[in-house]
This record gives sequence, C-alpha cells and structure tokens, in this order.
Amino acid sequence: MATLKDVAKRACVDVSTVSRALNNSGYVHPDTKARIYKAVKELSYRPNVLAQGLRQGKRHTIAVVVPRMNLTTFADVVQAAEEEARNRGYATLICNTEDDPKIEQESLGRLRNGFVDGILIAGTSHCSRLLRDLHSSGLAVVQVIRRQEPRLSSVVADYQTCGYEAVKYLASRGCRRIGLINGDSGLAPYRERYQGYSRALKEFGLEEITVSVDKPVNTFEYGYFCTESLLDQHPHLDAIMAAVDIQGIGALRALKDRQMSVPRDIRVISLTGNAIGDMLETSLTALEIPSYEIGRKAARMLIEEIEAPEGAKPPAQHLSFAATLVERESS
Amino acid sequence: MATLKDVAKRACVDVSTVSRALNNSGYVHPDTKARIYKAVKELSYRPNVLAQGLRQGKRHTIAVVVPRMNLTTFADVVQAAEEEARNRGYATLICNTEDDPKIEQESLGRLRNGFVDGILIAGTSHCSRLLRDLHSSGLAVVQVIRRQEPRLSSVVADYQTCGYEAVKYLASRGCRRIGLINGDSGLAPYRERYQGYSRALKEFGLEEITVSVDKPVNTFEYGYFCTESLLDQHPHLDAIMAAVDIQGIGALRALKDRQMSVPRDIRVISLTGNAIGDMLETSLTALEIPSYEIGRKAARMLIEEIEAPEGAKPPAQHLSFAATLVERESS
DNA sequence: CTGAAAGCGCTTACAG
DNA sequence: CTGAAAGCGCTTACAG
Repeated sequence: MATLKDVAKRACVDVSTVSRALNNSGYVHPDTKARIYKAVKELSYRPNVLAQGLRQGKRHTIAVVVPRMNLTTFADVVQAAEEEARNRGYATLICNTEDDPKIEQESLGRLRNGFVDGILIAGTSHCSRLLRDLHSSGLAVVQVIRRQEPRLSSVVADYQTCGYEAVKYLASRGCRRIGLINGDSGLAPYRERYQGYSRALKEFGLEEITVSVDKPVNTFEYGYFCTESLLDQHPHLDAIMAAVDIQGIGALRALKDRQMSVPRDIRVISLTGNAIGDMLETSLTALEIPSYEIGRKAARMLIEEIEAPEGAKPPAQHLSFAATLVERESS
Repeated sequence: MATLKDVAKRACVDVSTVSRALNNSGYVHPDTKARIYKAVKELSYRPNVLAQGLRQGKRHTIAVVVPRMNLTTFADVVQAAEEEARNRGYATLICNTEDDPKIEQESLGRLRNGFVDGILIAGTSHCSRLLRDLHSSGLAVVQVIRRQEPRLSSVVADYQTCGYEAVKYLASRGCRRIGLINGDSGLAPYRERYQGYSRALKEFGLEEITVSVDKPVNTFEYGYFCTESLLDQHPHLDAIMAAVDIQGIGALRALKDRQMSVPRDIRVISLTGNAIGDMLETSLTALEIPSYEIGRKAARMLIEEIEAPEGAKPPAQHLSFAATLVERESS
C-alpha cells in the first residue's frame, strides 16, 4: 500500500505539501497540485484512516450495540443506522449482546479504546453506569429503542401509547377479556407497554390478564406457549396482545393448533409491528413502529453530538415516535 | 483518557516498560509490574487501539459486506460472523450495499484505507476486479453465501443440490408440473438453484416452468406476483419451488387469496429455509441451509487467513454446506 | 507557496 | 531488568 511518503517522493515535494493538497488546506501551486494528483493516481494511494484518526482524534466510526438482529426490529434499526452513517462518511461497527450483561459490558469495554467516536445502544440496563462513564469520558452516546437512562439521549417509540391504544381499539371491537404477552419488565419498552395496557384496562373497567413462561422472550416459542397458558387459565379470552410480531406469530400458530378461528373466536394484535405482519396467511393487525426511521434519526443524532464542537455539546435529547394502528385480518 | 505516558509517569518508569508489562513481552520485575498495574487501575487506562493498530499493522477488525439484513439469511450470517470475530478479539464493521454496485464499490473503496484486516463479502459480482486488487494488496477476503470469484476463498451452501433435491422430492410426491420462483441469474446462488432444478427436470422428463416479475427479487411481493403469474400461465401447476423463504411466504399468501389449498391442490417448498419457515400458519417445507454455521465458518476462515504469517498465506479454499430437507405442512 | 519539525499513542529492536 | 530512540502514517502550526 502506498503511503504519503511514496506520493511525496514521486511528486518531488514534501509530505506536508501532499497532505495540504489532498485536504485542500493551505495554498498549493496548481502545477504542484497537478503533479501530486498524478502521483496519487499512479500509486492508487489512499490515506490510512488509522493514522488520520490517531492524529486528528476522530475515527469517523460509530458502534451499534444491539441484542441481536435476526427477526427483530433491530435488523431495521441497524440497517438504517448504517446507511445514515455511511452517507455522512462514518463506518459502523456492530456488536450483538444477546442481552447478556457480560457480553454487553465486555463490548462496551472494548469501545473505550478509542475505536469509535460514538455509540448507539439498545442495552440491558445493567451497564448504565459504564455507559455514563463512557459518555463523560468524551464518547457520544444515544440510546435507541430502549431508553434506560434519562441522562443520555434517546430515540424510541412511544410504547406506552401502543399498549393503551391497542386496548382501546380491542375494546371498541367488543373485547372484554384481553390477555397480554409481554417481556422482561426490566426493559423500558416492555414495562411501558404494560403501563399503557394497565392504564387502559382500568379506564375500561377490565381485568388484567397476563402470563409468562420460561422461554426467551422475543421468540415465536414464547408467543406460542404464553398463548397456551393464557387459554388454559382463561378459556373465554377474546383478545391477545403480543408485544412483538414474532410473539404474535406464535400466538396465531397456537390458536390454529387449537382450532380457534382468528378473528372470529379471538382477536390478535401486535404492539410492535414490522414488515412481516403484512405477509402472513392471517395478516396481523399491529401498532406499527417506524423502526427504520428510528435507526436513521438515532444515527443522525449521534453524529451531530460527535461533530458538535467541544464545549458546545448539546444536552440529552429524547425523541419518541408515535406508532400507527394498521388494521389487518387478525382483529 | 489516560495514555501510556500517564501510566508511566505515575508508576515512575518509562513507557516502554509499561508496554512490555502490559503485553507480557520481555522481562519486567514483579515489583515494577505491580506498580504499573496499580497505576493502570487507578487511571482506568485502556490502550488506544488505533495507535496499536498503526504501529503493528493489525487492526483486529473485519468488515462484513452484505446486501441487507432484514428478513434475509444475511441477518444470521452477520450475527454469527460478529460472534465468532468477537470471540477471537476482532471487531466487526458492517456495510449494507442493497446490491447496488455503486454502493458496493464505494464501500470497498473505503476499506482500502487500512481500516480492516479482512473482508467477508456477499457481493454483486460487479466488483470482482476491485476485490482481487484488495486481496493482492494484502487484505484477506472470503466470499460468503455467494461465490462469484474462484480465486478467492468462499463459504456457501450447495444451492445446486438444493434445486435438484427439491425437484426429486416433489416428483416422488407425484408432482409433474413444478414451477420455479428464483432470482437474478447473475448471482451464483440463484444460477445454481436453477441448474439443479433444470438438471433434475431433465432426468425426470418434466418441463421447465419459470417466470419472473418486475419487483425486487428477495421479497414477499416477488413471491406473491410470480405465483400469480405462474398460475395464470399454468393453471394445472402442482408445485412451486421458491428460492428463499420470503418468496415462499408470498406464494402461500397468493395461493390462499386464490382459495387454493396447500398442500392438497399444490405443494410449496423453499430452497433456502431459515427459522421462519417453521413458524408459519402453514409451515413451509424447505431445504434448510445452516446460515449461522456458514457465517461462523466464514469468519473463522477469514481470521485464519489474516493471522497466517506473511508469505505463508493459504491458497483459496472453498467450503460448501449441504442443505437438509425438512418436511413440514406445505408439501 | 513550500519544507522541516513535532506529535497523535503505541511497540520494538537495541544498549546498557 | 530498564530506558532512550526510532518509527507506524498522517496533520498542523511555524518559518521562510
């Protein structure tokens, strides 16, 4: 790989002149410039980003820390963030934590090494302390999907309203026994969905019906077995709310296996709709959240924080997106 | 952020001694070592990875270049590759190309900058030249899912056998008019699926029935509209093979909308099964490919190439995984 | 308009 | 066992 020195030698100038020519900083005689560009081309020189980063204290790289990507909203978030970052000249590092605090902690630890300028994170809430340390040591941090720490910026969906609106909608369709399949209430999005659900039920004078089973939460199996359990305990259930699509898909399958007809016998709604809901044999009514937009905006917010001049860093900002109800066949 | 110098000052030794202590290279007196570790802890010092990389010519970072991640096998591949890389002390950069050669070219260009040690790529085949240049300039390269360039290592599934076995299976179930929904034959996986399909049909004395519509290939819509088109032209079709799950899901939905019963009226099979096939209301028979394993092995192969001593780089290796037929409800 | 020098934070022969 | 020096590839004041 050619270096600045190679280019300088070939163009018969000093490296500093080459640097100035390439960065358009300071005057360089047009003829010299031409000679330099020629040499650059001939050697197919590309500046070493590591050396630039080391010298300038900027890496033009962000990290995205998420639990996983397969069949979750995080696939969209990561993809959108990467696109936004790329368009702004940043590279994107990815870290999957599987929601394991140990992996999360280790990954964040590695990011303390001057690798990246900022971190986009959907964390477990077990590393808030570390995250604040990173932030005060100069790294930009934006929380995405999950807001666990009010002192750090965030871009999320309004999950509480999702929960509330879903109940309201189902009640308007005549449902009176509405079960909720949710997730770890230690994580903000699940907790908020529950709060919305609970508040709405109170308003409508209905009873809370929840359940959980011993499976990973964000899965088909969880949806499937929670549905079984709900029906075992409440045979007259007339609606199921699932926190995420993949649970809703599990619910649909469980209902089919019980020969229950959707939506005739029971209605199903997802509280975090994604593209997949529209593709099912019984398409899934959902409160759709703009995951792509969330990823994009979060990356933008992060990069703006990175590029804000030292000392004029913006205070924590919290952006929340409304979900929109999309009626399909399951309700 | 504390630097080596800060640690050295606090421990009253030279930076070189600190470096040796931390890397366990060369002798350091136990007492000195203790003093150094103490200083490291007190300052919560972390070595600057950029500086290390610049000095050692290693970045401990790989890039994964894929078209997209949402609802594709690439989500698994990327996740597995990241996990494998992380376990070996490497960070993972992600680049989505949307199969746009311009984006791909630009992304690869950026990677020439000494950012990464190696590249894992599912490319468009439009950048083979550039890829070979990168490789000969010293970057490790492994192709994943798509093998477009025989001179570079690869880890893929045996798509031709997928196509062949699917026909054989359907024929054994009595199917005689088997339609294929496929994709861009410029891409190896699609081309190979077609070859397997074609070869099997010939052996069984059956007629090729293919179609394509003007939509992005790897989508629900493509599967949906291809199914419509197939049925319009061949009302007596008795089986549909879809290149990927998401097309198969589109096919199932199109058949439902035509009030055709699966598998009674027509059988459906996916040639690249993933987890999702098992979760559907009509679960999807598929040739399942081990996408997670593919990602893992590809990352491992890449890192082995990176870490092979200069001059002893292994020749191009090609690893191919067999798919396994999983019978479900759709066939 | 151009060059020489210092320095980003580290590692690694080389003396001693 | 330890320190001084050179250097990875770049940028940026500072002279001239």
